[in-house]
Amino acid sequence: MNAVPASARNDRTGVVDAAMRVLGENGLPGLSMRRIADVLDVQVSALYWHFPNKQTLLAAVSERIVALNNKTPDAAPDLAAIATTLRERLLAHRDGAELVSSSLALGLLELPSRAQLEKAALAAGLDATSAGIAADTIVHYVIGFTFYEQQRVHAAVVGAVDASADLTPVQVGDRVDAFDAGLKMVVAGVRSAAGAHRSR
Amino acid sequence: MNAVPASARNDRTGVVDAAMRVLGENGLPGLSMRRIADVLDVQVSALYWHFPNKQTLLAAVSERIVALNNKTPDAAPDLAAIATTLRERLLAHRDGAELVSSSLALGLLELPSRAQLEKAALAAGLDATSAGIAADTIVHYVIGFTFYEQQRVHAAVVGAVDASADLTPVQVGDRVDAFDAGLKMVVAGVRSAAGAHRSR
DNA sequence: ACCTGAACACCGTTCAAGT
DNA sequence: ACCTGAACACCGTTCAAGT
Repeated sequence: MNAVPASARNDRTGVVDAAMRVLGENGLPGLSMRRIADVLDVQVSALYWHFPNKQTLLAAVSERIVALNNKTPDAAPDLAAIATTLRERLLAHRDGAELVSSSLALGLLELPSRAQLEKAALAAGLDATSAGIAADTIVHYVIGFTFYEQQRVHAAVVGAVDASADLTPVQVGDRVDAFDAGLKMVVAGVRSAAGAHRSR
Repeated sequence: MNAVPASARNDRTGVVDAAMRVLGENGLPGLSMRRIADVLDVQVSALYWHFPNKQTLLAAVSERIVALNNKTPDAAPDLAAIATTLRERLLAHRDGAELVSSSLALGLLELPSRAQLEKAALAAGLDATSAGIAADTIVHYVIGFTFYEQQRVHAAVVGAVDASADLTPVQVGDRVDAFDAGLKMVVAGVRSAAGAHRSR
């Protein structure tokens, strides 16, 4: 939690850097404007020069979490692969799913994966309307599953302290299996919508 | 916001009543322990005799939201009908989906609809493991879609004040259509899992 | 362009003490 | 059994003023 030299002044990127660090160390409940300011060795009010409010700052953090580091410029990306990649991005950051879920719901975040999913659905033979719905459906599944999972893991850790619950409540492999099995169902359902009428 | 007579003392039911009222009037962001105490004409600390903390109180509120008022004791409840009923319960209360989503993730809430879905999935021919996964998948879809929808509606109302955005951004009918279309995909996918191997 | 300092109006939670 | 009163350690946001 030691601060960075106050020599140079900050920009939006630096503020988001600090926020990501606070998120990693304290989780979403501990991600306060004051703690971000502390990391930057700056007054809280200084943050409001860079962002109009906390939600906007969190949206910038979310954007970084879901950003596509396009090493492979999508070589035949099927629906399941896109969904799995999104899930991995969310799992890579503490409380990532909750953060992204709220930014998304507030309309402050565009999900690159959603556009990919829509494109893949079109390629699979869905009409335009259905492709959009299919993309949203898969996104809801991935975020919902991962949010639930990330919270449960945290709850299990906390709960294991005061109640001596079973120490290995869920094995990682089991969770991956459950995610894949559910995803398989959703993707099968999306595929079954191919070749429908193109009614408005 | 006028208070109730302090003559009789309160019980958990009364506290949840007050919380539901605050939720309806102020939404989840305005649902504070202090406001609940105000409605009951009581000090904040009094609430902690009834509930150990805020999350537990919110779980009790969530429980009431998703409670099944079993008028029809489930006459042939198919997957889509159960999902639609859950969605309607969530929509019936301000920020209902967000509230239930968080109580669920924290492991403080058992969803009656989930048990119904699991049973219906078994009846549809899924094995035990797949039926559980199918139930979770549908729950994630319903909560994810409804959460997003409830937040967007609120954001649209707020946004329409300062920005003169299109006043009817989404018609209710369109949203119902989108929910049903996505649900149809998910249910079709679940059905396609019937008759799978019964591996461990 | 970027930050300080101070204030405002809130939070959840604890705890001794009352009846 | 149920509540008061007071405190503790926090919050997000605003705003005049500095450099």
